[in-house]
Amino acid sequence: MKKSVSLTVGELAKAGGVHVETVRYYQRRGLLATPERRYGTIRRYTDADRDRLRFIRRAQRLGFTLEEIAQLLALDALRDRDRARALAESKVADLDVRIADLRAMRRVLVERIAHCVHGQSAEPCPILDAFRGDVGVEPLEEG
Amino acid sequence: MKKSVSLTVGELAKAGGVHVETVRYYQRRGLLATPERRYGTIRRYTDADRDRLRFIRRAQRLGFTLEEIAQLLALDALRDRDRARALAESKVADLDVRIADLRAMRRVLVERIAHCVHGQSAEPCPILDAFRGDVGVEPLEEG
DNA sequence: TTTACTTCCGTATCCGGGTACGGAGTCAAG
DNA sequence: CTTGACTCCGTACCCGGATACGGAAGTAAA
Repeated sequence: MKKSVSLTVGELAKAGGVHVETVRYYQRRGLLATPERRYGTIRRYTDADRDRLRFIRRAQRLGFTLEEIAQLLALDALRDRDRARALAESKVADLDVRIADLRAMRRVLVERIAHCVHGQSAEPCPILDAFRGDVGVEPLEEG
Repeated sequence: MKKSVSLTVGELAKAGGVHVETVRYYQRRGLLATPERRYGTIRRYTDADRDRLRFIRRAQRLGFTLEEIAQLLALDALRDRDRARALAESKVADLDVRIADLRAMRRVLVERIAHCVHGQSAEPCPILDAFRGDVGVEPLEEG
């Protein structure tokens, strides 16, 4: 059992690895609650707030938007596994698309770099030439 | 030899797969020139403008920012292969980092999805639990 | 010639995810 | 009991990459 500390917004921010302004931003976005001022005029935060903040940061690192994280938190509160899992699965599908896109970009760049010899030349650089013709990176996301 | 047509901004935009406003935006950003109004008050664009616009879109699809594309276009004008190649190489390094990050996210999500069984439960979903504990996706980009 | 579509241009707005600023109030240490 | 750090709160601004709005003027087809 860890003792349940009472944190100021600055301490909370530090514990979550964000700036104070970011905590407030999350409060405005509805991701974190704004506690009542129980003693004096300074708001106090709990371990639960700190955990929630960390949850948000971890989910962000996994590629969820703040909007999606709000959904995840709601599903978590409801203990709704099926929906949470569906959200995670669609995120995996997103990631697959993004990874494939990036790999396609990488392939084209590496291939063109290999065709580019050192030094100035009368002709334009083959790398940049690739951007002129069709080099098969067309589809990607923007339809 | 393809015939060198004279395009209106709308035709240019269509040929480049962008909106008219985007053409103007690129002009404001200095990526495309704003031609003189030679006949009447309507500006006319050439094949070269269309090619340049396509160049921009292709480079964008390869992950370059508009700022970097401005640099690439300048290097292209100078026929400076070495610098162009260096830019492409640093872009490949960027891509490698981004791909590794996304793969790490994907790994964690897939692993957690596998631990999540169907249905409501008294306990919180294991996927979301992963966001509470340390699941080793820590580092990523934001230091 | 009238109608309908463009073009031109400036300015404002959007999105996501924050950061910055500034005055007033509060709290803890010396 | 003052000093200095922190908090509170509102509002404004940042970035990148556009998109939207709106009035006036040009232009093409019937």
